[in-house]
Amino acid sequence: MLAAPLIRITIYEDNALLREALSVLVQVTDGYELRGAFGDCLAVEAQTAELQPDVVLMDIDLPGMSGIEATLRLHRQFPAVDVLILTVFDDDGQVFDAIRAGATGYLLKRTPPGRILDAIREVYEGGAPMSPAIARRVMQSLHPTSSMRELEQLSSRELDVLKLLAQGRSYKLVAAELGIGLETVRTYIRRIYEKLHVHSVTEAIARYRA
Amino acid sequence: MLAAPLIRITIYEDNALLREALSVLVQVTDGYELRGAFGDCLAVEAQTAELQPDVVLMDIDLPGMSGIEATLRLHRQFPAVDVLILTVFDDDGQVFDAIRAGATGYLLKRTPPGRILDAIREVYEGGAPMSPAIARRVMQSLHPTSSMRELEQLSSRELDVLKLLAQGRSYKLVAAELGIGLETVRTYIRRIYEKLHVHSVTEAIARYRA
DNA sequence: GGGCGTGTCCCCCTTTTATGGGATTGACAG
DNA sequence: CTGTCAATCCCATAAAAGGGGGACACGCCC
Repeated sequence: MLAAPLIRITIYEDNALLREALSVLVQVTDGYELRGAFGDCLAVEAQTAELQPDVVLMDIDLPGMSGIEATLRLHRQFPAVDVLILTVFDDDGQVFDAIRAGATGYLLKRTPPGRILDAIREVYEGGAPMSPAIARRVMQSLHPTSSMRELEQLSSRELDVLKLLAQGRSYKLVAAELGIGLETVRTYIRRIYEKLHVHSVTEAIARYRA
Repeated sequence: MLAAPLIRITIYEDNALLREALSVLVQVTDGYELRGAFGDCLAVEAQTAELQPDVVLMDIDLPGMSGIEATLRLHRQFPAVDVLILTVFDDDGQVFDAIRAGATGYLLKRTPPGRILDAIREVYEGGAPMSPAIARRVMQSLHPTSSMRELEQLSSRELDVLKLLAQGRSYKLVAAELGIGLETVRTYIRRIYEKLHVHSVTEAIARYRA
């Protein structure tokens, strides 16, 4: 940390006051360099190409183009640039949309300034800082849900079948791949439906991948 | 943070020196209470029932039963108890197995003592602390793969349909939920199949959730 | 203004699934 | 040794999904 490299930053935040506050924060702190701060992300690609930031601080609710859309474009065109979302939204939809769009970190706006600076450095150094509540959601999204427990009732052969179905195979293909008859596959599927209380392949798969 | 409640902790760590160090750390710090520290997790369920910890600090490589297995049991039987993994392993297998087993946080052993205490409190307060490298992996595991790119050819309405199908809905239900006719749903589905080069709902879903 | 994509709807026919009813074998538990 | 369960196969019928063909209106782009 002694010879911490300079981290180049751009900011996208439509609230002028907050944008100014963030800009000043970054400007007055050693180890950080503000390359630009904007009220919308309509020209995010050109600006990124020109300003060459290491880390982009991105709000979500921006006029014209959402920060999520901007993140998606950025992540496509400049995979080496890390996007750190800074927003008031903490609902699952926004959070996971942003992550899927390629965000590297996700902070809520109530994050104290010092923590924001830490997070920028953490992103730069290969981390993925998240506000605690966000981290918990992300973690939970990887936990198998209680409905997964029902899967434990399935026999190993039934699981084989379900697994292949979940990969998009038809009954015929499942039968071929497992080396059993089509009727046998049907039988397993009926038992799977009974055990999982569903009535179609798609429902069963939805349970399987819940 | 002024009137921070006491957090009750149990520790599972086979290295006696480290176990002692962690025990002392927790014991001498205000706001934390050590309820027990053990070299294996064979009796984790009984110990948890008796000692009533809020947070369990769990190593992975333990004699007799792995910390991941213990986490699984703990998470099943005491869903209110949070497990914080503290280990040297940072390979994907261990990390995701632990998370799927129900771990709430995942720290690498090189984490400084102060950060460990912070992490325990963060877990207790609803967060999910992870070492930066772990957070990045978790984040990346949620990023869509390149095969997802085909999905961008779909119109928004087509995506609506696919999304509902992926949740296990039948054509009828999709039509009902979107307030459109069954025939319209069929048309969308045919177009989806063309664009994704598939021939069944299950295949389309497999692509969708690749 | 003519194409192209999208959103909406319709008909007909074939294939696949869903659901009901069976059957046999072998393993394992009580 | 009797019951249960997993694993395998079979038949029949009804419902759903797949695949082909259209149709029409709207908006956008060149």
